Amino acid sequence: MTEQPPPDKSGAEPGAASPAKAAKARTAAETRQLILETALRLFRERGYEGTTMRGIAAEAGVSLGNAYYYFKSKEHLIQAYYGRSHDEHLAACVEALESERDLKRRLLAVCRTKIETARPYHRFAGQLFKTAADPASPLSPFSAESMPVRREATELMAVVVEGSATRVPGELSGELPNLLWLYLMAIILFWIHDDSLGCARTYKLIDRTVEIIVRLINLSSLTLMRPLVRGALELTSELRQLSTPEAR
Amino acid sequence: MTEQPPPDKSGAEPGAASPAKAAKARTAAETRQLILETALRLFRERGYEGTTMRGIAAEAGVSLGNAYYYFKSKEHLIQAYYGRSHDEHLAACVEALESERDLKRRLLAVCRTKIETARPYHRFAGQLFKTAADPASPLSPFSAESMPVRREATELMAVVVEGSATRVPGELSGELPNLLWLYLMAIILFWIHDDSLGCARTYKLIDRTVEIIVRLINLSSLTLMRPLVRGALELTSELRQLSTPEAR
DNA sequence: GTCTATAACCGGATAGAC
DNA sequence: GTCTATCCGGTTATAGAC
Repeated sequence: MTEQPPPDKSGAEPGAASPAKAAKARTAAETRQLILETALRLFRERGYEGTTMRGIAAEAGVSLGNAYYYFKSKEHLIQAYYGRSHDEHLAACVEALESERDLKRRLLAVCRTKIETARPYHRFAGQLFKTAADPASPLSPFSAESMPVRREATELMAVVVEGSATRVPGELSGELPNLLWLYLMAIILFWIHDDSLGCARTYKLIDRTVEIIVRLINLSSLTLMRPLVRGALELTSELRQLSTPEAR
Repeated sequence: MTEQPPPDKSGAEPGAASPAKAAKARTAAETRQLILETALRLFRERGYEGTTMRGIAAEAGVSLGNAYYYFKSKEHLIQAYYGRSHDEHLAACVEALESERDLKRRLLAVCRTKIETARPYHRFAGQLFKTAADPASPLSPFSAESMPVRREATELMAVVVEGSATRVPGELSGELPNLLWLYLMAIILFWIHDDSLGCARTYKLIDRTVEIIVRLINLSSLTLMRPLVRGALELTSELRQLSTPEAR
């Protein structure tokens, strides 16, 4: 969700208790915020690799060590980006979801707004993906640390389906949001590699695949498709059961 | 970390039984090979990040500078891994492809052997993927530099299909190898994240999805499925046309 | 053309003083 | 909470030996 500054020990809400504060003083939350904003700006301007921790610190007017005091590593700055990106996405597609009942158009709106809101970070996202792709990294969308954002995003897909006029067969409806989230991840993966003008290819891909997905959902209640759907659903449940040998 | 004792300068190759060869002599190719083998071994033993260029040089008994003389960067060592990995895969599945006509079993064999041959490098592959995921990286499977390996792998999928007893509808047959290559990439992506015992989940995923894919191929000639297949194929061709604004 | 040795640069990360 | 000093490893540069 929105960036919550974790360590607030002073207990003083901004502007609440102390008007007597010296002009130059900064609360911890403010410093943290300052560093984060600076980092995100530099990421946009220079890309992920082009931005150094030293650069962030210098630009924000704090020391290198101080930056590391608030963010354990360069990667941890990215978690903040995740949260913000999701918030922006949510804000951008909530209107469409309130006014639209057609499943295809709902799904289209959600996918398109995701790409639109992420656009300023296109280059950054490419390099970012580099570290996010490492399964061991807490930044992996599949990691335990990413669970909160992931749950929210999946929940959004549930809203897309449930708020639509389409009736989804019972056996499929439980799994569908997860599958749609996975689909959106795939779209993002494509987008990251998309250097076409205005990301035209990604939009084309979205238009076409949403079409196909909705058609498949409609076909899924057909007897002919039963074994196929059944097989796919069994797979997802089996994969969940074959879970990791030792708990992390 | 323990300090590595300085490289042995005595000149005696350990266990060098070669009669004529001057003890210290080594051809350029041999040195290159030595460095590469050492690197791949250390990658296996310590992972990608856990292996330092200094460590490779020390273990191979050459200087750091020499290692950089043969491999422009740490990443360039990876290209060598790609090539070798594909060769091993080819060798491992050629037998099955010669003796088996059933499409499902052919595809199964190819996917399974891919995972099996890559297994010693599981951890390495995860970290490796980190740099390969960057679209700008020459190591990306979609990059121009990776084209040769990619073409070979796609060609392998063409063999899988063409050597099978299954008749694929003409409009689909041209695109199918590309789609199957993409499918294998997805499997690998899953495998990288798979920490289940013996990668059981990956094998389960392969079994199930190959089943589904083959069933879809068989269904694809049905009139009912026509618009769906047609739509998907139009998409791939459109994506190719909307190519990059400037040639690389 | 092959190779060694060494010093240096750069940037992520940490330690410990204030 | 904030700083300075330092470590560590990828990478580059250089100078010279065979």
